[in-house]
Amino acid sequence: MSVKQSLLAILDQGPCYGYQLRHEFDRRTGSTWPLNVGQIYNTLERLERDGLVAKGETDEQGHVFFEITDAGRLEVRSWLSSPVERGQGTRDELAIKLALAATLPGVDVTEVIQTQRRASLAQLQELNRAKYAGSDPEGPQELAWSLVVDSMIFAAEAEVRWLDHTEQRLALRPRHTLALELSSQRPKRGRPVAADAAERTPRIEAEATR
Amino acid sequence: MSVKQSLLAILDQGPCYGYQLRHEFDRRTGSTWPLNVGQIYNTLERLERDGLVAKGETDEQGHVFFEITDAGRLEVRSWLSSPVERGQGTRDELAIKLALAATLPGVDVTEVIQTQRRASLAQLQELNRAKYAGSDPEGPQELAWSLVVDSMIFAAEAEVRWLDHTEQRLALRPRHTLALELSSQRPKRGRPVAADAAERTPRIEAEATR
DNA sequence: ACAGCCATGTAACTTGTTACATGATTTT
DNA sequence: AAAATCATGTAACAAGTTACATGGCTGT
Repeated sequence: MSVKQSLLAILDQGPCYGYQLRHEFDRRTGSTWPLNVGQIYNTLERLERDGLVAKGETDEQGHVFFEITDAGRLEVRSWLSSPVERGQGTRDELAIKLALAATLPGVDVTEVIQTQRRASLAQLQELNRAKYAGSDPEGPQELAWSLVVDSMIFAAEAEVRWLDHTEQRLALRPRHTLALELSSQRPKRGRPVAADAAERTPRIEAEATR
Repeated sequence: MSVKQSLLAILDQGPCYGYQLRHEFDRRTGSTWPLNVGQIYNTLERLERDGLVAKGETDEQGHVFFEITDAGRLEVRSWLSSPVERGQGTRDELAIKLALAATLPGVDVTEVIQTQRRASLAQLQELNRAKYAGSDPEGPQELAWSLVVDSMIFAAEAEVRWLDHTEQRLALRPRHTLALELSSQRPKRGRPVAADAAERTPRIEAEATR
């Protein structure tokens, strides 16, 4: 949801050809997210289809330049002047996973939490190491890179805090107040659902990955 | 990246039919992420294609039951016992946006940051309101719901902190150390790139959405 | 000459997501 | 009888991502 806009924003600075766009994106994001070249051309194709860019002149060397259209400029403006929406439908994989795992009769949620916690802490360490490994951020590239690293650090810290908070909340209540059998309240129409399925199903104790 | 696994995990509790899966997912995630029914059937189709579930018997009432396969059970085990990976290639839309916006000559980054900050704070308020609006979380449904809300709160708080942190860092350095013209270092092959494009391009001052 | 990068493209695939068609059953 | 809900499915699209084919140019 942001490669399109990013390329568009770069094209707003002036016409570019494919490979150049890759280079620009790399520079400006501190080479944090390697962008497959093929994706550039795909995205350009789709942007052209949507009338946001237009295929311009071709170089003597054969470079195919794309330039932004008025509609494209509007899109960039709108992107930059509106916030990134996070809420309502925004799915967080970890939150889904934990909420769901907490209701599965055969699963030890605290194990899941601990596994995640270890991974997040490890990543946090790696991020901090990477942060101070790079020399002082003089150039814009280094700055962009360190901005991104910071954002990941802040997110990882919040994740750990949430995990701890969640573990405590879950610890307060006995297992049976969480576990949900397959819908005991059978649907209006249809046979009674196999409620004993949980009995047949082998209990999964999420393995500690130590 | 998690609807598949979620459905699979539910099916690990026993055979289900489509509509039932929707209901189960809703219950267990506190109805936080409304899941289009059509998506269930799509996902089931794809799971069957991958050999993780199999179409089972059909009801007297016509309910088409799906059951998990051995491969599916393995997948669930592996999902629950391995952490959600966040790093390397994980793209954060906001981080990309800010890193990129910081390098665009015509854009006022602090405006972008402030716009985002306002939105994030507003969402935070809404989340806190929602958190205490719901009655005490007795049932598992309410608990799941509040877990999810908490995760969003923690994430939003981290986001605001990161925004403030970033704004301060950016304020320290003069504009020209950030702004990047279109690659001054022209590519090996090809004509000199329009470096004056930034001059032609109308300056975009990201509009404050007040 | 040969390896390797520059450069453009194409094809395919994954996950998520929505809109729509079609019945059956239940509720009002 | 009409409206709502249950239930299954199909078709299509969006966005991301990878793998591969094809040349030209460059450095050793």
